[in-house]
Amino acid sequence: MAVTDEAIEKIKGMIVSGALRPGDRLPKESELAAELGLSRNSLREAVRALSLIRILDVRQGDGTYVTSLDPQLLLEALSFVVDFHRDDTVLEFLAVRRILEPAATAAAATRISEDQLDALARQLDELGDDPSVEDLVAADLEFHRGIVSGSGNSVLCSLLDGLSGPTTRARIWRGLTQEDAVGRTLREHRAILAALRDRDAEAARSWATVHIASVEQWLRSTL
Amino acid sequence: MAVTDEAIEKIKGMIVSGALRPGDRLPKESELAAELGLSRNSLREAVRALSLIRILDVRQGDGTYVTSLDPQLLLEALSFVVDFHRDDTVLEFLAVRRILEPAATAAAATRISEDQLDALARQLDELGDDPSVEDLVAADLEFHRGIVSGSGNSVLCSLLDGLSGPTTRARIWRGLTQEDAVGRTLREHRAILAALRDRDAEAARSWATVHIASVEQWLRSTL
DNA sequence: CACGGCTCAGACGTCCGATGTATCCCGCCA
DNA sequence: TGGCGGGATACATCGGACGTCTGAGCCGTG
Repeated sequence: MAVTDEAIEKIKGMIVSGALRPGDRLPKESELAAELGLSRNSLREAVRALSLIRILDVRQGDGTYVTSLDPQLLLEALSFVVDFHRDDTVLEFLAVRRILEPAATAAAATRISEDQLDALARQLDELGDDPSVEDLVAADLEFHRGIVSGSGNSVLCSLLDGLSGPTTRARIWRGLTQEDAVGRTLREHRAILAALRDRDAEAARSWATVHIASVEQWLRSTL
Repeated sequence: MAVTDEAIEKIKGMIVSGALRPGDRLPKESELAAELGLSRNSLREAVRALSLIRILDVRQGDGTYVTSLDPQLLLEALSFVVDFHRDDTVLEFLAVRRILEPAATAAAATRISEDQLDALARQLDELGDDPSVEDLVAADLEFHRGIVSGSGNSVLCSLLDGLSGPTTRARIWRGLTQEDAVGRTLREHRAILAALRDRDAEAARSWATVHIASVEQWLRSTL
């Protein structure tokens, strides 16, 4: 195994074992390199790789730190990976989302707070009845993010966030300027919100399913 | 933005735009470095980072290639990330698995082939009635992997594979400490298999839920 | 002609040392 | 007391040199 890969494993080991805790500062590059028995250049490759997936946070002029390791942070890397997938696998990603999102919405029905519901309602009102496609897409992302965060599961939240990534969503919506897609989306959002207000998990789940299925159906007919 | 990060973005761009296709070979490091306007050292950091998440495949003495970009391959990086999470988030991962696995099992009920079912049955038979805990856990992973792959969704399959990692340790503890966990697991596996044979999606879904919920319940009472 | 070992050019792996640049922190001065 | 330099520190980047591995073609042998 290459020394760089060894270094990656060793740093990972230090974190997993607890020798390095979230927020901790690593020894400076030259020291750590000596400690792990490799050159600074090779060590930097290891650090750079770990920083791409948000394990480490390097700050020029300051030092290198272990990130918070929050699920949210770490799963951000997922969206980077998702970006590489072409249209032929978008349907599979959407299928996964179709499983997760209704479940998350149902969970939110019993756990989301009134404040969060108010915030969602306010957001929908501010959007108006005839928003631009760009605004709608942004609002759509925000709306679902808000609901899923109400499920209280940060892993689920980050996962869905990654799956619904900007690329996928943008690509889908770009062509979806079709007939009444905007109005339909808005109505479905309001229906989901109403179900959450009623604390009706099954209704919320169903509306979420309908919401995603309509996108899926459209996408399937288009590809 | 640092030159290395620029390089990462540029390489990513070349792949996403289709200028580089899966399996393609990149220009040699010195050439690519010159092309992107940075030093070979810095370029190597970018390449190393992309290779950690399985976007690129570097072969010493040969060259650097774009991987197949299969969802399975790319989501392998997920398990690397998941490894960093401590026990306090295991429950959240398990909750996500509890959503996905029953859905995947239900989907498999209608799509899995007879050959795949035979393979699963054979695997269960080979395990015997009183396996070691390690064997059981390995077989458990394999069993679920086999079923999920029967769902026909490779993204779902890889995702569950990644998520199952952290709960593996939990399963080992359980097997070691809980009375009859081995027998119970075996019985549940056979029940799931029977439901799949019957092409009974709802029964399969329910058994999968029961199967995971029992682990979750035990884990919750222990932590 | 087919096969296998050998040689060699090419490409990645690793290291060194030097210089640039951003941050932090402390002491100086008003 | 508070704002302002100016090191000291640590990461950023570079260029070059040398080691190591791989793939492919050459060449002798059966």
